[in-house]
Amino acid sequence: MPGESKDGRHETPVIPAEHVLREGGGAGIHTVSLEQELISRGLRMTHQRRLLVQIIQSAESHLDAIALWERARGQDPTLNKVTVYRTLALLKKHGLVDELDLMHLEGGKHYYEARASRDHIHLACLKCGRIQEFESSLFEKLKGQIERQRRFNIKVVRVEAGGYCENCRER
Amino acid sequence: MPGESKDGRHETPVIPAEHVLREGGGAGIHTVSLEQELISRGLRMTHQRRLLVQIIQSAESHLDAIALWERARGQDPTLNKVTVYRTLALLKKHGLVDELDLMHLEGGKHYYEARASRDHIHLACLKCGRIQEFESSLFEKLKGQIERQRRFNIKVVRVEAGGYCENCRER
DNA sequence: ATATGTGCAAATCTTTTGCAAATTC
DNA sequence: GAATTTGCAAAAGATTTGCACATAT
Repeated sequence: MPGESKDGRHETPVIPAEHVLREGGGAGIHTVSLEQELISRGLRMTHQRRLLVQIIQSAESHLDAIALWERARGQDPTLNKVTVYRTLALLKKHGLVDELDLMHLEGGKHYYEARASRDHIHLACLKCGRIQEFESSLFEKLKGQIERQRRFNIKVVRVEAGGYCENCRER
Repeated sequence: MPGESKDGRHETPVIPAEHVLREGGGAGIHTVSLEQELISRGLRMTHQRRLLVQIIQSAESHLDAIALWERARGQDPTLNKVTVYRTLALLKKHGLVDELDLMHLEGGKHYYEARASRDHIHLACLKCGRIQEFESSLFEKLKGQIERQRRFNIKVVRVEAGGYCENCRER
């Protein structure tokens, strides 16, 4: 089977996560800034929060807590890892970021992205690690169907598909 | 906001995971047994593997590694936790189980279920912890759309929605 | 002034690994 | 008998917590 090693795990993707572009989605699709969203919710705005939300919002790839911390430390070396986790928890609680697994391509960590105006699906290539984003009106219809048929009030949805991308699939 | 506490996390669901039924899906929808699937793939069938896959397949709720271990120990007290993780990795590698987060209702662990004949969506209530399963032809269409439009060969899909179920939503 | 945010160190929780002994084909 | 699986102990990785101090409104 392509893209898998014999130890029971998927092959480590050759593209480091730092370089996985948010193709088909990504930065710049937000109407309001996370900073404004936080303030409008009556939450305190600190130097460090401002820094963190700006990094999340402008990131061209999906960052995990540690990657976010490393970037933030570049600007403010006193910023502690714990503050990153606490800020992410706050943003998650207020629905301002979405938490992703990206098929756990490299361990059990989570990735974060600013919530976009429209939900989208993440496609993770099990071979090269490339992450694509995909929007679809079918997806919107599906959510509507769930809300109606189950009378379920959806607050957050996560769709992730693992497989082989255009370049990595067998010909 | 309902179902949330002030510390930035969702309220701990009142229904323990052990009792979250796999409504709308669950045991008994598999044509072949995991055991047969393993054998037909030329993999060794041991006492402990047989025990573990039988528990997974007949579970009426979504089990995490430790919950699975606890059940298995009831039958074979020598079975080690590590064996559970190794067996789950094997089953995952062969696409025989799906790994779920269930919106991390209670921590960062993963839940497992035998792969069903048809993909389904998991709905996790952020208030009471109830997990529902949902099948839809729209979902099948959506997968088809992804495969065609992106030329992406889907191996595994995970759809999870967090929100408020029929009983917990505001009236 | 008071509630809230932060750093530090340590704890916790989940999962993985190395290696020798046991088991399966 | 050779290859694979398992137990045990330990490590590793990710995230959370307690508490004293600092900061924002």
